[in-house]
Amino acid sequence: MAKSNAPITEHLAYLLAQANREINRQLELRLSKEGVPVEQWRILKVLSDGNGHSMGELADAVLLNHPTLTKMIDRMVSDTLVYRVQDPNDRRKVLMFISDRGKVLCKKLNSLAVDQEEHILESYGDKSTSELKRLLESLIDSSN
Amino acid sequence: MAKSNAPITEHLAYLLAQANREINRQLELRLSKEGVPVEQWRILKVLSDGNGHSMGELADAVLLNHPTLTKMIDRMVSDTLVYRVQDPNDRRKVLMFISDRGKVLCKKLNSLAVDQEEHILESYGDKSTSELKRLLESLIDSSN
DNA sequence: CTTCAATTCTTGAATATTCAATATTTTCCA
DNA sequence: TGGAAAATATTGAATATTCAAGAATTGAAG
Repeated sequence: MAKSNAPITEHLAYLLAQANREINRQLELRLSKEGVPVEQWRILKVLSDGNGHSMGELADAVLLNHPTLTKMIDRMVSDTLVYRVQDPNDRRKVLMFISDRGKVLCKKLNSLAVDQEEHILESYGDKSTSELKRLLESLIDSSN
Repeated sequence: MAKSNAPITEHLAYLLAQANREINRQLELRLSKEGVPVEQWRILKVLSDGNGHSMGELADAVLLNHPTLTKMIDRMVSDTLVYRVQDPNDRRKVLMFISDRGKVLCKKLNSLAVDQEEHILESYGDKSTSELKRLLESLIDSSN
């Protein structure tokens, strides 16, 4: 039986929040070299497969809700990193595509992100990292 | 060497964000029965040791930055869940304390949170959970 | 002792996020 | 077919968060 008076630091929800915050902060720091928030990097990365992705699909993939995504995409369209195309098969949908400028930026961001992953591998260890990834994936699976 | 064209779903930062989002969503759902956001539960839990905690200390512990915490505490003071006392030893500081009403609420929230942890233990497994916690703690450690 | 830098917390303006409502298109079924 | 219900995206108002500046106190160095 779980103890209700356990300190907050023993709760899984808290540990996840803390780890997420820390890793995200580090990543943010790297990406700020290009002046891009983490969410925009995620968007570019998802779109960089060259296929069109609907807003709903994107929102799921990048962990943002619809209105927030719409407004972020507005900014990225202004910056000509991505562009909208009406889906010809279902005109309720908008398909998002990455622009050439977006691709160039995405490459730079990818290498900044890889820097970070390598930094984690060094200080945290190869084995721990892959084990942690495995456990996180399985936690996410078991939550659906 | 990490691959820069790896899908976003393979990045540790993304897996952490996804897991955190999901677990937090579940916890939020439970706590909403008492109409309390997760951050307020954390605050109450930290203060429930009965000691006075300064705002800076609290902000660290509950993963909020100072201005956000100040405004959240303002609301909680209005709800008479916590109260401020000027630190007699250092009058720059404010010490936060939990009220009796806060303690009662905290107990209810604790049991809702324990419900969730038990639900996770069931679907995810005892072993995986403790192993994941261990790895997260060590990741957090290695990031400081 | 006094003055200047550092610490702690709060405030106000700028920014971002969220909720609810809206517009459009598609799906379904009677 | 016709029309109601569902799906998709956006908008606008309400709310929350953040950044930069400010006020108060302490520490520390000359």
